[in-house]
Amino acid sequence: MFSISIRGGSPVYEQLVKRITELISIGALQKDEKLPPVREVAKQLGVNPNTVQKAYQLLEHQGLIYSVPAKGSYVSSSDEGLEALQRSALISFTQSAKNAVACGIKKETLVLALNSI
Amino acid sequence: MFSISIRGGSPVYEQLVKRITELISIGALQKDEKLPPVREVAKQLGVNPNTVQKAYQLLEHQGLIYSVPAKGSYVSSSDEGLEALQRSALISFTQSAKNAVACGIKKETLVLALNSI
Amino acid sequence: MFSISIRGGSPVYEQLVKRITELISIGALQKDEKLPPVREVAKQLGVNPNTVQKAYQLLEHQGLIYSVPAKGSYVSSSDEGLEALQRSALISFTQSAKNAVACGIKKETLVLALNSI
Amino acid sequence: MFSISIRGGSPVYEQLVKRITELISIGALQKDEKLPPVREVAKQLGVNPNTVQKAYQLLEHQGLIYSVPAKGSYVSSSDEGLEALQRSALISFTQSAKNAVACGIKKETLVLALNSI
DNA sequence: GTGGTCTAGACCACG
DNA sequence: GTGGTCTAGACCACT
Repeated sequence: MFSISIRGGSPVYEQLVKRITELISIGALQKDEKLPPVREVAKQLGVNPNTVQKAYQLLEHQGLIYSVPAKGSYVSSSDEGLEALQRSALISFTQSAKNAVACGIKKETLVLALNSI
Repeated sequence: MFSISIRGGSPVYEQLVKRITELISIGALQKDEKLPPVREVAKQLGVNPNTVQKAYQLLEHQGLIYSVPAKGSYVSSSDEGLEALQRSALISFTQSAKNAVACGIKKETLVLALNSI
Repeated sequence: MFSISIRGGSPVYEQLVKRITELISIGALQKDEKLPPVREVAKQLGVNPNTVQKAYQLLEHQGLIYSVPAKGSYVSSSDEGLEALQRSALISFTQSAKNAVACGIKKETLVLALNSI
Repeated sequence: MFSISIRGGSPVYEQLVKRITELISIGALQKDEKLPPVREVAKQLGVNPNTVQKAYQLLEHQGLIYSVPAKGSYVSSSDEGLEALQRSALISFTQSAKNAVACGIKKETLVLALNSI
């Protein structure tokens, strides 16, 4: 389902948020598609339900998904949330790019690094 | 002096390292220039001297500064430092680039943003 | 028919009650007008008939509508309903007013907002 | 400290958020003033630390307070968060006021209700 | 000692 | 069965 690495430095819930964000942004999870239940994800990942719940609630807060109590969680049909996320991601990207240039790294090097992701 | 945000999520010593690194990279701190004493920085920031000390040690370990016992710390004049500088800048650049891609931003868009800096 | 948002945090039956109450209060549903059958509303909203039934029962209990077994539900022609209507509207008004005050908005500001409706 | 009612219908963490919001908005909690530690509040209220933590994190997310790991939580020095809260509170107030008027309640009655809060 | 994360459960309202 | 809330604890990094 949502593969994560339990010992990955960053908190599990954060990895989940990132992974699901990714799946939504590339269209692997369609609008209004139902997400697997909290408990199921928890069981499959060998993680506590609370941890998954936290991830889902964060995603809902960002507007990427919406939860209907006693029904399930679904991918949000509006693009607002995703666009807001992309805006802030682009800003932080630009800032770190500026910093790299300020350190004397050539833009060409950055483009190369970009392509090798 | 070194303005940092106490409420920055990331540890203070890390912010200090990043900030001083930045100042050196843009030339605000010249080669062989003396850095302010640990205690003074600590007092001005309202932070434990140990925290500042930790930052200075990390910077020395990276070759960005060097310490003369009983005299103070100075910006390194060799080029060792610069490499460490660029390495960390490149890492943070790559990370934010990965994040942007995970949010569904196309690499082409990032290249465009890169060229318009 | 009765447009509601499935993803609205509050229970579906509650939204239904609120919406129908609103329609009656503004005269969109006339006195003694027949309400659509439970099953039909349920089908159109993609909701369980029990949920709609619950809403209708609550409305009947408030005196806003009355049910004729084997015939259907109708908007109440007496004035009992209106009072219930106004009561609930006043309650929700008071609650949001309290909340606004709790957020530090002065009562004078609220009165001003009230007059400019 | 922060008096709440454990059996108050609304979740404990929500009551806490509301109460602290109130204290900040009326100036009972000054800018940059330190909030009592999560564990302490939990002990005094006879509530689990997680519950208090949830409230603090929500407040931080709203920009009303900021948390420094291993140091404590403090009232935010900027007014951004509070202003955003007040904006949305005012909007929901206006909406329910409109609804009440649509139900046939006179504005004078609403003003009276407002003054008796 | 502090905030942040997490586990292993539990109960509730709702559909 | 579902999401939402909560308890009673635990470990970690950091100050």
